[in-house]
Amino acid sequence: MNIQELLTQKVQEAVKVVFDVALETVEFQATRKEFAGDITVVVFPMLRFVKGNPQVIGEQIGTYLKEHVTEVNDFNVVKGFLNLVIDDSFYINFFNDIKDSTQFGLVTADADAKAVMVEYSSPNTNKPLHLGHIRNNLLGYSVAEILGAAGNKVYKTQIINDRGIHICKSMLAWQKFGAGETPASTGLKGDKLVGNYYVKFDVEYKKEIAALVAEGKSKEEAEKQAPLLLEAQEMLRKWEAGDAEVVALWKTMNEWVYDGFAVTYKNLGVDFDSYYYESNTYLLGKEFVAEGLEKGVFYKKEDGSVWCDLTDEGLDEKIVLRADGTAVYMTQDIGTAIQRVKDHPDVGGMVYTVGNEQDYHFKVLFLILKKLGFDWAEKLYHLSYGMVDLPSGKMKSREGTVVDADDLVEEMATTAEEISKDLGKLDGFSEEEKKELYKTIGLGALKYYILKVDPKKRILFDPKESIDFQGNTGPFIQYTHARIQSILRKADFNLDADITGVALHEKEKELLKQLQLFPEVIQNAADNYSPALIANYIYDLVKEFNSFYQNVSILGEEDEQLKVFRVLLAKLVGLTIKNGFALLGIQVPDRM
RNA sequence: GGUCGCGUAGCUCAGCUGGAUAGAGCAUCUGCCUUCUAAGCAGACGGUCACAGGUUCGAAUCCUGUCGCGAUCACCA
Repeated sequence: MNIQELLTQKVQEAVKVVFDVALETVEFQATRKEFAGDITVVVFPMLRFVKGNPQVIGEQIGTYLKEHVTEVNDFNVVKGFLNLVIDDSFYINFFNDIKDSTQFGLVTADADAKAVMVEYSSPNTNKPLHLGHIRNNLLGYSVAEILGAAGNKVYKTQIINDRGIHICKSMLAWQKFGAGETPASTGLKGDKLVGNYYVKFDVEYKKEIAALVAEGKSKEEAEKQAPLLLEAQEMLRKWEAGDAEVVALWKTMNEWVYDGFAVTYKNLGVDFDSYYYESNTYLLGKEFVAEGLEKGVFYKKEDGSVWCDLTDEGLDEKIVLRADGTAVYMTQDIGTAIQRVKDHPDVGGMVYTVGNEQDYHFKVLFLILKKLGFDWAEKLYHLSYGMVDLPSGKMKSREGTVVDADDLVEEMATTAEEISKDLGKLDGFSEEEKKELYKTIGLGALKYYILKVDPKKRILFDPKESIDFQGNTGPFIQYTHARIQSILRKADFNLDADITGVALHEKEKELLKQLQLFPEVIQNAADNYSPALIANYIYDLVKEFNSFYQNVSILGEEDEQLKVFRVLLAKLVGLTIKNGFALLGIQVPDRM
């Protein structure tokens, strides 16, 4: 039981005994540094039930607690704030309880628990992943890990947008201008190669438009009549008709892209339990549109298109099937969701990691799925996040103004290498190990930089101003972990001792208080789908530890029991850093 | 125009389920490596929490309005 749970009961008891009033809740906060005490009971909310002066009420409750609760050593009241001094033994008991655990704060899922499916990444197969995808991947992966640590069964998945006119554009450009190039023949990653042809298409297309405009056509006419576009549209028709040649090319080029993506995912350290392809799920969506039509959830307009009326919910009407019977975006997403639950019947909810420009789409999708009567539709969440903008504005693949994911990861590792070399602490590392370490640090910096920010907020990323490695950063936290491991390597004495009568140093007490929050922080992060909460917590813990480290000697302590206690405390902090960072998908090195 | 989100120190961000004098990092300036890794620690400087009302014992936090930025309102995905 943590201190707050314990004190809630005791304060309720005190109020019952002293004032004969049953309190439902008790409000706590950490005691401010300038006052004596560890935890503070806020008296003001009680005034509704207990009449009187908050100062006096605080004194009375404090007196009762001091007399009847062994954990409460002393108290003082400032205005309506009852500051309680908690006995060291409480924190030492807590410490003894968790000192041998490697899973402190993490909850394992019950065997019969409902699963949550977390979708993220969800790329188009016509261009490489960029910085925006990095934010998406890191968020999705991290939220999946956090949900898992909070006791949920989790499936990680993605939806691959592998059909449509945009795919045909890169296929067509490759066919016309590619001269048989392959990833093998060029040495390029498959996604990069295909992405180049997507850009090539746009370049050539614009030339054609310019030529047509020069012939006197209007811009709109030219855009619609350019031969390349007509060819791409023809290609799409062939693909939908199952034309053998087009389908074969589609498969080949998609494989190139998937191979390229696999490398990027590996570099980023994210993974998936399953993959869904729009080309596979849009048909199921159409089936359910038909079913919804029968049930009266949807209705058909004169031209044959099918709609869902959401005006009662304050939204508009939404099309779910075109007049020509073909699927729209919404149709696919309906199909995909249903397919997922068919494949994994234990799924009780889903999280969609998709940018905030699609807030409306998901609002509508969730409503439609509810109307179709799926019980899991109640537990859908759109993990919406802000765009990553460059100083020059939005990233645009077609115009080449993107920060490529692979390049960025590599740059970060290079920066880590430069800094490491300047510091020169890596004697005894093999080249292989050094390379691995630079990557860990570079990725740590990048991931922390992105995840510590509230997902809802836009991120302005200036490639010229490199991501920091000092202060509130990933490497700062990794460094603290490395320092702790260094101490543990040197602590070659027996660490089994049970800690009993040590008098806690202020810094030690602060650390234990901070550690005690970890389980609660994980639950909170899971409830709010927010990796930023984990990042901020670990940062606070690390700040606290560094202060302890600088102020208190660990291995130099003469009292044997105290020395063992401090080593074990450091170990526990190291473990929490490691487990917490794992929830962000960030690794921690033992040396750096 | 309707809807949604955001606006906190020069910069990047915490704090937002209402609580004490609004916190960090970067940048600038001071100190601290003959003791466990200085990617660190200790400190200084820096704020009309966009603005105006309201609710409350108490508002950065909740409500209303205004302004600014962004997104969205396609038989595109």
